[in-house]
Formats: sequence, structure tokens, C-alpha cells
Amino acid sequence: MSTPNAKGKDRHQEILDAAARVITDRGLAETRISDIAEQAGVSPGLILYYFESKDRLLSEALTFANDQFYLRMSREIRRIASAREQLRRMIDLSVPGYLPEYGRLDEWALWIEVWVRALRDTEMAKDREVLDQRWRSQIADIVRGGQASGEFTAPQDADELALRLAAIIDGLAIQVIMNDSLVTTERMHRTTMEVAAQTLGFQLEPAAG
Amino acid sequence: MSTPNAKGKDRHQEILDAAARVITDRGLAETRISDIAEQAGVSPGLILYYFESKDRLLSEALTFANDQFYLRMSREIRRIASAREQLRRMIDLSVPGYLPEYGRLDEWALWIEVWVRALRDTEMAKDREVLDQRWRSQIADIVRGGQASGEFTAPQDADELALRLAAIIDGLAIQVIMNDSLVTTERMHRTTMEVAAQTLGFQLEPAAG
DNA sequence: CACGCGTTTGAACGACCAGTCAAGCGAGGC
DNA sequence: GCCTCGCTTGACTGGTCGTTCAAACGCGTG
Repeated sequence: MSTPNAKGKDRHQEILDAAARVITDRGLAETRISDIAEQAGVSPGLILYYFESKDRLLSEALTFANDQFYLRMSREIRRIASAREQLRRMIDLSVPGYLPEYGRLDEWALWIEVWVRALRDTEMAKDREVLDQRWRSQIADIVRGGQASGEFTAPQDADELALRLAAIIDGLAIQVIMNDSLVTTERMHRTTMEVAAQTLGFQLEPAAG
Repeated sequence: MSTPNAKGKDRHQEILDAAARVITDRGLAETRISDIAEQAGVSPGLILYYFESKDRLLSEALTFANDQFYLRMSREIRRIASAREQLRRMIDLSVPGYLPEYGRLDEWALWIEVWVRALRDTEMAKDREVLDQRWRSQIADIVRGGQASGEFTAPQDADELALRLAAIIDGLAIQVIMNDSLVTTERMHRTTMEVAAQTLGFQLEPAAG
């Protein structure tokens, strides 16, 4: 709260953060500027002092939130040495509700909103592509690491394998956050691990307690 | 246009159909009652004579459209004898834009709208689960057929295998309709076929010309 | 202490749209 | 030919926001 610039930056982030929270629990369609203002503890007018329009704010908020998620995962992964353990951690973090300390809907619900929006909003479409490709590269890096260390025996191109893993995670996660009675959090985790083992070529150790 | 009942039924369907078309090309968020009326060639007032609210109409329209898609695929598949050919046909129909005679966005774009909506609308959530499970059963039936005939050698439970295939198709289809530069229609088709072959246990014949 | 300026407020405006309704229309029965 | 009744119209209403704006606020400076 010292210089105007720093203050401006704070507000900007605060608002994005508030917006992400509101979108997460009401959905894009039910998000009003006044909701965001309330969540941020400021007046509605201020929102449009920092953002040129509601539309741009919403797109930025979606990008921002997904960015946060990526960064968190990225930081965690980097601290793990074994490719197999990196992979396991990535899967743990990707399965909605698997780690109780993280929320359930949160990230994935926002992704679906991104998809819908990207169909018609060019800016959002560009951001989405960047986010998705970065996510797949991260998986590809893990795969390459495992191939180099001999932990994974699959001979195919790492980017191709990463695409397959990313796709199955997306597809299953959708069912889980939809609360499909046949696709539970636990089932998704098990299936994803098995598919990963088969796809990348490694032996699955028996599930932990 | 003879009896009132038949007329009523026609209108009902006509409106659902018009709604599905409008949603497909403008998106749920940008769909107005007047747009649907215009598309159907009737006055706005009539829409609410046949549906109790815009909300219910939209949900019904989404369900209706996805139902149509399912029925079309179901009919096609049933006429094919070999499980491998059934599978191939199912994949051809599922890859957005692969068969030029069908549209590109159409079905899948509607699915994403269903997902967003199902997160908050209980009715939609129920319909989605039915639609999704039916879709997975259809795949499971193909898998079971192939296992019985010996075309597929994978020993796992057909429902589990179907879930994996459905998930990877969903995950890839999203990227394709998002126009991701790295996930083209052709790549999705190739990848899906390869994954199917590996997952179900059959030999992939070299791609046709 | 007063001035200036970036920040913040919240009331007011105007556009948009779902849903209502009173009035017309037309086919079929009598 | 007229009456009925279900179908259809489109103007209107009420409410909901996004956005604007003039006024206030308060910090830092001179």
C-alpha cells in the first residue's frame, strides 16, 4: 500500500483473484460485476476502473487461475527426482478430489468454462492454447526424463505419449467433476495409473494402503 | 398440421431443433428466445407457449441434440458385423471434422455446453449422466463383441476398457474443436486408432490411402 | 496546512430481454 | 355461416445488470 503503482498491481491481482473465486462457485454465466466487487470488498465501480470491461476481466481471470494451478504443480514436480514419482504426483494433483487438502471442483470447473468461452472469444482461444500446450509439455518432460533414465520403456515420441496421457486425464476428470456415479475419484486414479503404466511401459507397484 | 396434438408435437420438436441450431452457432450464453423464434420462423411469444421457461427449453434442447447424435451413431453401428469395423466407424464419427459430410463443431460444442450447465443444473446433470453412460455402454458392447469373437485380445473388463476409450476420445476431441494447432483432426484419428489397438489388443492395419 | 492527483464510491442511466397478455386468426364442428 | 377453441402474434412490463460519472477521499508533497 505504498506507491500508487504497487497499490495498482495489488488491486489488479486482488480483483482477478476475487473473480476466479466467484466464477468457481457460481459459474461464469452467473457471475456479476457486483459479485466480484463484493468478494473483493470494494465497490462495483472500482472493478471497471481496473478493467476495461467485464468480458476482458472474466477472460483474464480464467487465464490467471489456470496459470496459478500450473505454477503450483510445476513447482512441486521440480522437487521430485524420479520420473515415476513425478508422474504419480502429477496424477494425484490432477484427479479432482484425490488430495483432500485441495478443493474438488476448483481448477477443472474453470477449465470447462475456458473451453466454452474459447469457442467464441479469440483472446481466450489464444490463451487456452498456450496453457494447454504448456501443460502437455510438462507431461512430455516427465516422459522424456523417464525414458532417459530407463524408468519408462515405451519407445514412442514423448510428445505423442504426453498427448495421450493429457487426453485421458481430461476425459476422466470431466466425468469425475460431473459426479458421474460410475466414475469416482478413486476409480479415476486407479484407471489413470494403469493407463499410464501401460502407455509408458513400467510396472505398477501394488496400491498403497 | 391436422390434429392439434400432432401439430403440437411438431412445434415442440421444431423449436428444440431450432434451439439446438442457434446454440451450436452462437453458444448458450448468446442464445436469446428471440433468436430461437427467428430460427424457427415463429414469434417469440410462441416459444414460451410451448416451454415453461427459457432455462428448461435450453436444457431440453441440449439433451435432444445429443440424443439425436447417439441415435444416428447407434443405427449405423448396428449394421456392421465386425467389432473392429464397428470400432473404426465409431471413431470416424467421433473425430470432429473427420468425415466431411458431417459438420465440425456441432455435436462436441454442444457437449461442452452440457458440461458447464450440468455443474449447476440438477436436471441437466441427470440427463448428462444418462447420455454419457449410454455412450460408454455402446462402446462397451462393441468391446464385448470383439472379445467374444476373438478380434480383441485384451482380457480386462469391457466396461473398464470402454471408459478408457471414451475418456481419450473426449480429451482429444476437446483439443480438436478448440482448433489446437498441434492436435489436428488427422492426428486425433491416428492417435485414437493406435490407442484403441493397444488398449483392446488388435493389430492395426496400415492406414488407408 | 493546503493543494493535487490517483483511487474509490455509489447513485443514476440506458440497454437488453424473459416472460405476460390481450387481441387476432383459422380450422373444424354444428 | 357462425361459433369455439387451440394456436399465434407482438407490444408491453418489470427487473436486471454493465457502464458512466460527478463527487468525495486521503496520501504525499511543498
